[in-house]
Amino acid sequence: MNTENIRVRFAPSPTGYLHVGGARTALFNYLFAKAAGGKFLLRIEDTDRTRFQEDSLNEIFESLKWLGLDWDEGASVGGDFGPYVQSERLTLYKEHAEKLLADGSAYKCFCTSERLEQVRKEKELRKEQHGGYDRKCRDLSAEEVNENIDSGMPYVVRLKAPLDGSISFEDMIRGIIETPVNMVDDTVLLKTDGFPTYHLASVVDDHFMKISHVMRGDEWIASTPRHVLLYKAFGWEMPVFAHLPVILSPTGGKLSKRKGAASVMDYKKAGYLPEALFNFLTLLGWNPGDDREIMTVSEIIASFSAKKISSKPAVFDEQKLEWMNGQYMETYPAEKLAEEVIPLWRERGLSVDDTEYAAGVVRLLQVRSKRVTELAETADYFFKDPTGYDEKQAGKQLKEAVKPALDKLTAELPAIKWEREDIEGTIDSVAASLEMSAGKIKPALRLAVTGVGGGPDLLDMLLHLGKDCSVRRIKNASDYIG
RNA sequence: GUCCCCAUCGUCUAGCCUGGCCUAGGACAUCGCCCUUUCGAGGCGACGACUGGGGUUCGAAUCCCCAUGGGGACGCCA
Repeated sequence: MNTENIRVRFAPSPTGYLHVGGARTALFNYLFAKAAGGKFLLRIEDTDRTRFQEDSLNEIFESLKWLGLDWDEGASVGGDFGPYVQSERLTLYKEHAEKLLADGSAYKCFCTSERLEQVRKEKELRKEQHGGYDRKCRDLSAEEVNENIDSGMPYVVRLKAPLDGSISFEDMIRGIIETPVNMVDDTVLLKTDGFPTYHLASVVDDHFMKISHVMRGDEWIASTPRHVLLYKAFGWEMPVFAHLPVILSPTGGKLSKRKGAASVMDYKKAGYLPEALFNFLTLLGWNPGDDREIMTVSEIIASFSAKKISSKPAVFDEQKLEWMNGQYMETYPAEKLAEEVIPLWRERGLSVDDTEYAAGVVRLLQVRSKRVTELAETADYFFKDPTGYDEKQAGKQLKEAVKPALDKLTAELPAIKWEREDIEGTIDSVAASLEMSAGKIKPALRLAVTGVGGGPDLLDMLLHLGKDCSVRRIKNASDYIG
């Protein structure tokens, strides 16, 4: 296969948000295209008017872009094979349904939804819930068909599936999959409202958009025989199919909204970095063939191979995502992180007006923060004096014994140069003069300055907070003791 | 119910195609120790898996069959 002609697509339907399972499918398509020097397209499958949601499209675009999955061709960016929105291609589907009708590969069916429902119920009662439609209209005579049409009966177009034998296709990651034909019913191709079903629309579009590889979720495996039938009926060359394993929730079953944050944007809101989610999702069902885990996009692309895609479903382990995000937090450019955090700080009511100071805060906290939101929530003391002290820590550290030290520091610190060595030297000399160890004073200083027990290096904090602020807080702590 | 897919530590996985190098490797989580003025940070270490049963073979995590378990499909949804 000429790699120039590798073309893959992600084809979501605008029925809601983009969840991580869908994002992973998009991601693998993206990686496959980039690794092969091919094209990644985005097609919108909006053929179900009842489930359409207006703002869904924006959410999907936004999610993909946030993750860095930019498409070369498709909805909102255009290309030579558009339109890329199925509701704008209705006549094409209709023409092709007509074609199948004309050569006997499909037929018109006048059964009502009510009758279909009835048939399903009866089958269920008899415990033979398979095979689908009972093919009542399959052998209607031309007269009957005309009569029905003349009397204005609505109809659907159904595929005339073979009655015996089996259908097989080769899946890129699973090998040959063979399905007995009795599992393939006479699927609806064109609905009464003139819209195509997924089966017709995706086959027609994949053909005309010159899609070389169809990579999609493995819930489509069972439908693929129908698609094979359609390709044969049209006389078209089939794309290569690759069915990706689903992502499971830690509690078992498909990952869903109900089982925790499942949409891409939810993860953004929870404070995850796009690079980390990207990296994490990549490793859900794929590996580079060695022990690398933290990898840049270009490293991933360089070592991406569809052969390494696993065929078994993976559980979405949020703890590992969090760890990975922490790895990205550590090395993320502070200025860039600050852009994310400053709005969150402001939301908490902190006044942040010096972006350079803010970036400095980020530098001090990013190493020990796993999520952007965590960083946002643990930085209050950099912007306002502590309003209280952690009770447990205060009981231990802010005792009578350290008060003299705090007082002495309050007195001596204002006179020194606010540099690391000078501060540390002052602390040491104060400690020595009181016959205490510096190790006794430092935890108290930390508490005085931040109000809490943990955090960045004490000296780093004092330096960043500045002299006036530090001294003021130390005095406050001394007053607190009594 | 019928059909399809899948099966290595709790989780993500390497190894499986091309049997021996596997007393099964890495990562997350957990636990312990160390470092540190503190810490959800860092360092070191421990715990921990080939679903079961048959076969093939000198030899099976690796190949075959069955069972079991999990997932999916069975819509005028995608």
